[in-house]
Amino acid sequence: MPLNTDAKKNIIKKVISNQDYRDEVLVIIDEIFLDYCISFFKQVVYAKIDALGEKSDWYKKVFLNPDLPKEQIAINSGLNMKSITNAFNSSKKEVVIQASYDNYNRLQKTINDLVSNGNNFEIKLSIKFKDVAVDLTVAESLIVINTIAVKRAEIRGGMWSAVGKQVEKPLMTTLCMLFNVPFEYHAQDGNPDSFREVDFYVLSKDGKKLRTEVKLMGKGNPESADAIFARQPAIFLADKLSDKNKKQAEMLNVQWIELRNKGGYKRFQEVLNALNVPNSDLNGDLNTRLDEILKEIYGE
DNA sequence: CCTTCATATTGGTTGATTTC
DNA sequence: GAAATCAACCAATATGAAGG
Repeated sequence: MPLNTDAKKNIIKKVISNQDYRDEVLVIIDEIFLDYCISFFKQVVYAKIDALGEKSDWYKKVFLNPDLPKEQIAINSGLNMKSITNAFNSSKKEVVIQASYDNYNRLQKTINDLVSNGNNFEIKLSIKFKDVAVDLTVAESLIVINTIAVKRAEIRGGMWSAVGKQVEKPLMTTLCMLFNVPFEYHAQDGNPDSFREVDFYVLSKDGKKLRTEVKLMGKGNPESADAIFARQPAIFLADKLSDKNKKQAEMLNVQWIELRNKGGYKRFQEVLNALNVPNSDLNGDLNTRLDEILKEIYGE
């Protein structure tokens, strides 16, 4: 969830300079996921060792332990929180625990059916950590594999969400500074509450507040674009836009900017001129200026 | 007929606020 | 505080139209 400043800097730089920013995010997702895998498997080793000789289901006992945070219980059972809240209209811990237990039992049954079907299939994880090692049964292996798959979905969804939220405003600020829009014309403080849902706004010389919406989305996601147009922004800036998006924008008299495209960031200046926002040409080399501006925004 | 491309749908979050 | 709500952030997958 917290994105470090280096990542934010790199992402903004890439988005503006017509490079794809997604690799920056994928690296982070991979790191988090692999770290998680290691610590999870470590716990699996000890959980199974501790339960040696016991008849009980060690996975259930340890990983669906009601004392764990509800988010972890859900994941360990193979469920994401959103599915639970959508299904039960609640995210109360007791609800989550119930849903998780049900799901775990269902999953276990599915796996047992699969395994006992005798389809000449076997997969067994063998985990070693320091001086201890355990072998998982086929069913245990599949449970564990399912869990990390569900966990990865959580990490992925969370990371993309965090990136979008944390980058949109500094991205616009950077763009404004690039074309020397005076600070008073793009300061974001003092927004009335009714502007809260707007990503950003710039001021025109005649005092108009120009609503600006930012999206790093890829193509598709029409509902996302619809939500934008419903708010009637003056400017719609995105990483990638479909033809339909552009046509719709033109029809509604919304200035669009597609950064991941020829023209790219330069179109922002044309839009500023068209909307009567004070600005001047970018001074010097783009990459150099980006570094300077980002340092100004984020510090070293 | 089969692939390719664009759009539609679904499902994973965050983060600010409010409610209990 | 924990839980709920709601708008917002995205990717991944399904679907259907267009092209060869």
